[in-house]
Amino acid sequence: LIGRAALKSDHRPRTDCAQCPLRKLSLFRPFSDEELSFVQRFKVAELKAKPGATILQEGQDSPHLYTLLAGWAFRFKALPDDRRQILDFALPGNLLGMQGAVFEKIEHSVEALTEVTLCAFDRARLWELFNHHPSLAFDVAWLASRGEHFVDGNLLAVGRQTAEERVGHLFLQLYDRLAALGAVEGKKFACPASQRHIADALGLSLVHTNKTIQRMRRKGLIRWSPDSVEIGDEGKLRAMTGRREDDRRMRPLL
Amino acid sequence: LIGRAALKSDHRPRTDCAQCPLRKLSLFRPFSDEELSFVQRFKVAELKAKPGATILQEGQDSPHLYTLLAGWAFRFKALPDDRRQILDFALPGNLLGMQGAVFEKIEHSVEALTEVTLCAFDRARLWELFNHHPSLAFDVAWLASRGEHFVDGNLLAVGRQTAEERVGHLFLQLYDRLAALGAVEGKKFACPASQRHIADALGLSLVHTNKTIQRMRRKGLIRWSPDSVEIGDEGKLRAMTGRREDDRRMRPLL
DNA sequence: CGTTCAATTGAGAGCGATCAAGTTTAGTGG
DNA sequence: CCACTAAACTTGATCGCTCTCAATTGAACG
Repeated sequence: LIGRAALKSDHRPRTDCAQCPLRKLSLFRPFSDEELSFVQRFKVAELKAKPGATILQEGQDSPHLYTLLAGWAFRFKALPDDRRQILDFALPGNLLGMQGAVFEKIEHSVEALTEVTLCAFDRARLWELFNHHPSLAFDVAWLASRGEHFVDGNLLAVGRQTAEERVGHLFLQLYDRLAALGAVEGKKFACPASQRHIADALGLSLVHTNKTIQRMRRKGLIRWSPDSVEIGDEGKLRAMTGRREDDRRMRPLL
Repeated sequence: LIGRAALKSDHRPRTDCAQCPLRKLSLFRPFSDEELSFVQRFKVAELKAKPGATILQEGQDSPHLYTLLAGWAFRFKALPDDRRQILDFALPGNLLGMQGAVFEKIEHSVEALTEVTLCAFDRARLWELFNHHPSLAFDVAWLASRGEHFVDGNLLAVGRQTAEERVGHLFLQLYDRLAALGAVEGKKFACPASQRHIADALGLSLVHTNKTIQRMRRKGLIRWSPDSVEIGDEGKLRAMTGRREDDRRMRPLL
């Protein structure tokens, strides 16, 4: 609820979906005029949230579904004590709150990691989308499946890989996803996640995460600075983690 | 491929969807005649597979999507060495292969844990489903979201809970899911998963899984026999794992 | 300049892994 | 009905990766 207050609705003339800067990337499949016009009407607000703001809260019933337009966020589940597990990071183009739209409650929270821009869609009209826009309905299913795909990979890493492998896996995953968005220069990308976030994503303690990063840095596998990550030896990292490059086929953007 | 060979297509008069014994459970939402007739046409075969058979294989491109009609299966990812992580267990009513239907490759395998009966749907006609049967399209999205929901819970357990908590979480999850299907008597249910499977699902070694189960047995939290599990102290288990009871709302069955 | 938060480093403890035998159970064939 | 076998389950002993505890440093901020 505190977090909710931090969500600011922006009632200035909203970005026209047809002019959406994200949509212009060749990564996203072109939408027909009809699709665009529906998405435009489906969109009820454009929001901004500050780092740390709660976008969706576990156990609550959100009336909205969001597309992350800009910035980073993360999905997580918390335990009664202070343990928490980050389920995955959300980057521009990702859909948030699907579980809430289809069940009535969501069982995870979503928090902004940087300042984020969100497109809010009216959950009540999701039905209309399925009824009259099958291509968009398919896109929703596509995005939901992709979400599961990420969590699958994270579960493998957390359950069966060593600390170094986990760090390598996460950094490669972010590298691949950001590269698709054109947000990598050389092999370097801005990474707003702190070591606490990384630890919570990998199921490691903060201290051990730090020591692991230091060790990998000394080995030349990666370079690290508090606000960016650089892949030092991509081949060795991929071999070590078993992570293949993401495919770069076009994808939908709601 | 070996596993694929073990999939036996059954060309005897197939179960009529309207007569599907699973669908008769009050757990599943009633389908209209029109929905039933489409599902019936969407269904291209009814298969049986023996324990250990590979239903879907990581990296392959399966032409089918399956609903598990009877038996248990599990989704997993394997590493180059012999490590593997079970992502979740599939029980009757679960949809398998959605990721393969929407991308072209699936990034996880699915193996039969018991003898299973599967309804095979033609992936190519998923498009027709989305185009002409919005209510079913919504059901597909519903099932996909529920799949992610399970993996989320498993990731929390594996990443941030102790061995005892993980075992408790898994047994409670199975208990809840099986209870919804009417497959629990008292607090006891048949569990075809071996300790190796449980270990692979929880990210633990086989030895430690065994020792943890023994300890929980001595504490009266659970009872264990090689082919069934009984919840000994549900309250204490739920408190310890933070796992609330599943909701029992009606759900779709494809 | 205190304060605070992220990163870093050292030391020691412990949970869970690995190694190594056993034991029970189920299935098979004599 | 009884060896024989293989798979699953148990249990003990030891190792080590990762955790926790404890400080220190550095950067950002009011």
